[in-house]
Amino acid sequence: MSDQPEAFNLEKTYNHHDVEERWQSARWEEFGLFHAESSRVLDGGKQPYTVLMPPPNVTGSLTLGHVLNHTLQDIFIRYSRMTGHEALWLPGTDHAGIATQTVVEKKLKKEGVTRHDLGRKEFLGHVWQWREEYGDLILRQLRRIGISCDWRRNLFTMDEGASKAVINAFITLYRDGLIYRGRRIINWCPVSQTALSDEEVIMKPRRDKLVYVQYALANHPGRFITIATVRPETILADVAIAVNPQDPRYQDLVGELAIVPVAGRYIPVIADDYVDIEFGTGALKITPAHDPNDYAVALRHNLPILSVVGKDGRMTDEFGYGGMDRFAAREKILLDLEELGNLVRVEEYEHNVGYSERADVVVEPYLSEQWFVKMKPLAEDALRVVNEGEIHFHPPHWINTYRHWMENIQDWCISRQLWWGHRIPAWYDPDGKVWVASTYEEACHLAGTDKLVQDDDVLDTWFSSWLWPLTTLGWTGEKSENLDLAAFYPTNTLVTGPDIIFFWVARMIMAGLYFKGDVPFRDVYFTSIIRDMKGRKLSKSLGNSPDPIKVMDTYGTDALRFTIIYIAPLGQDVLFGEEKCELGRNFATKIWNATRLVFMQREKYFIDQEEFSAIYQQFDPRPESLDLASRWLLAGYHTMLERYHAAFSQFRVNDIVRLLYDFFWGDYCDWYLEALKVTLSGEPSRVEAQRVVCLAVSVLEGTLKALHPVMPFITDEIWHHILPRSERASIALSAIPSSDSALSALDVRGFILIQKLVAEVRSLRSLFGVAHNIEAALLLRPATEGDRLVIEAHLPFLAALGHCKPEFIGEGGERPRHAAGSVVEGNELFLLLEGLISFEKEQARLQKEIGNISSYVASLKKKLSNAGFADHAPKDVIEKEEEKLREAEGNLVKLNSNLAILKE
RNA sequence: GGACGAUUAGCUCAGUUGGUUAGAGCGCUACAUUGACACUGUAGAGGUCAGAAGUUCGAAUCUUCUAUCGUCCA
Repeated sequence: MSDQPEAFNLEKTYNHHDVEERWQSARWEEFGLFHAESSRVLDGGKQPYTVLMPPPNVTGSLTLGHVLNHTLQDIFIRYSRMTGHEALWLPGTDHAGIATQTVVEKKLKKEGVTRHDLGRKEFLGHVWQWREEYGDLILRQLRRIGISCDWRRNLFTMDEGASKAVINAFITLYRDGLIYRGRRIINWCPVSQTALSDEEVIMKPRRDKLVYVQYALANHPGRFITIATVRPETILADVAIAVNPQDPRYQDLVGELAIVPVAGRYIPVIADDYVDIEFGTGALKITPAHDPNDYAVALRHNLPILSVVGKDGRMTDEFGYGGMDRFAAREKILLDLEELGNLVRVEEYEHNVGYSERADVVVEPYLSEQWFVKMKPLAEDALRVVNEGEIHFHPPHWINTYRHWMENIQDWCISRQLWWGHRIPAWYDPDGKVWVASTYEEACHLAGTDKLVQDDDVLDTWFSSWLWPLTTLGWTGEKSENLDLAAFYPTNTLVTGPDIIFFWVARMIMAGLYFKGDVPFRDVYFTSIIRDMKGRKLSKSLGNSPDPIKVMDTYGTDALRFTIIYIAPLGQDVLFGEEKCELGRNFATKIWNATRLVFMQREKYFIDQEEFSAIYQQFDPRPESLDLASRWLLAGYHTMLERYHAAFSQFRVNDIVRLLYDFFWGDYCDWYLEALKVTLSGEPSRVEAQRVVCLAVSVLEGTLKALHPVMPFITDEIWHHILPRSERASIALSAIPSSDSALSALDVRGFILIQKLVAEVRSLRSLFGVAHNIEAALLLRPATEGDRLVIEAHLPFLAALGHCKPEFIGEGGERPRHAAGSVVEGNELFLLLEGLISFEKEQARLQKEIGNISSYVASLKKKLSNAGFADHAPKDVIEKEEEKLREAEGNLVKLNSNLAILKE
């Protein structure tokens, strides 16, 4: 990197390491570029724009999913900052109860210590210490992406303010009757040894054995009733056999007693509508402690509840299985049943089984006392605001999923048998009565005794996450209010994965409405899921998960950001391969090199930076003062800007990068810079030359600004080379140009004709294999006087880009015989190829071309002569088709006469 | 089983209210290395838009059905 950042031109080659090192987040942060202030909203009248970072797990490290998600957020926040908003991006991390506790327990295990050896307090000391050491890794890695958060506001879900908010939220809900403690069958993870919510259970298909077992009937020796089960080990806890009251097969058996195999207990045969006549034998064993549906049946029929599986997934029965793992017991009881003669048959059976999301083991339905949030009352409003469009989803089809969940919502089990997390603010007095309060002292006061014991459990991590839109803005409790909340709540755009729509998005909407009386955000942008090139999910175990840091080292951060947005369409999975980043890297290089060309011209026509600055800052690109190529560029630039801003307003992020890429590479580099070279080599006046250079720089600068939200590093670097700027200045605080419809609508058809002529000449040259060192003569016969003027003005351009010597055919001139001829919008052109041209080849080519156009003409004629078309099609469409036909027919006539001359 | 989404060139994808002889990037082929760029330029090959039926003057685009894949919920 040069010692002088204000050098008049750039280094010869682009080095992303240097540039990204120079403009890293740390520097932007040091200058406080991304700080947002409530005063500028409340007193300064600026529009706020707030983005909530989905707090990454403190145990996490950077994945491509994070890169995509945070790049999107950064794009939204930088765009809004550069379009006049007070942009606030709130960062933070999540304490991730189970994951973090597991990580620390594993670490301790290597030292031969369990958390129980240490005790709760000392163990939590270790967790905090771990967090201090490693908990910010993910944030440091995120900074590497260049994200523009207000880091002063960084929040951890276990911080004091956030914790206070969690406790107060719990108390409020409890006092409003929306939190209760209840004995229920919940999902139990035998590995983590904690309750889980329904959402943390993943249903996976599994092949099991469907076991048919016959139970002897106590009062009918020799008669049996046969049930089918996939969990024969729970037979030991059976309390009834249920049949459907409509089932004729079993009507006479209702009220009889059956004998539980192995256990030898007598249980009743009962009738209940819940039983599916079609499934198995139509008779169902009822095991209330191990199945939520059976539990409901037991309550209805006043049956006892027996349990034979413990917290660790091992049997607790007294029939010889005690201490065995539930799956081992399942195998053993099969043998025992067979020996006892109770086993009827065994079928292969594929069904869905719930697995713990974290530990990936089969969850155990477990009867226990847990805390729940009553969800139905909260769901009503949360459903309404989405139905009524107060919150928009992008893409909108996620509404269906959201709606379905809200309409079938179940109460949320929020207690976790862990140590790491927010401890439930509930105390029990000696009578077992519960007292909910924010502190022990307050609980004692309420209870009238100090003999209180606090609930051992902590809250589900998501119970703090659902308050995130509030806690990040300093909310701590029911009535708390502050300037940040007043200025920045509701937030604007939430970017997150659809996999946490229930865990997080839905619950945040509930909490926002309940605690603050308003939605937490206006728009939710659901990101793509990143997969490998074979369409498989990225996972560490598959080894198909590229390390983003390595990718950034190899290709550059800007390249990765650009590429991942370019290939990630809204609402669809994206197949990522590291080498795709070549796209972004090549684009960055192209920008760099194009800038160098422009700066070289600048050095040529301006004495120094000072002269350039003075003139450039006064430069006004009025179209009437510019040549056709420049007007064409301006029109294309403003068309791009129009679409660019429209794409932002519609969250079409994918379009944004495509627009910028196509404009910059296709229009600016491929055509305008080529035109610029031709113009400047034509010995223009100094003033003229300065004007075209200023235009080139001005469009470059505007494009860089528009690109900055996507590629922050290279754009800031080049921006500092356009004019001498303070090192504290940043393109990030400049304004993205708006589009001007007067400019996008400029008539630039003339330049498009020139482009087409160039393309045709190049094509003919290539077709006839004209060597590159040959400048063939080109004869032109314009279609109209207007076209003649345009072509005449651009003969040098045609010569340079077409690598030919163009001139007009004289009055009454004929088609030259040794030439390849073609027609472009009625303009005839002949490339003189004496000695090179094969008459046969040219004839064949013309014939083929005539064939193509003839069939095209025929199809247009057919369309236009169709009465239905004439009657129904709008006028402008008909006119367009007629124009196409006129042009095609004109070309056809000319091509035919060309062919005729060749044949003479 | 239910809901939603996808299916366009060898690969990855654009194609916004139906009016294109269907586009891009990568890959492929040919040519070109004396001034921005080989992380390049120029030209070219390559698709009956998953299949069927329908609506319409006109369908990649709308409707229905079928097939395959994916996601979520049972």
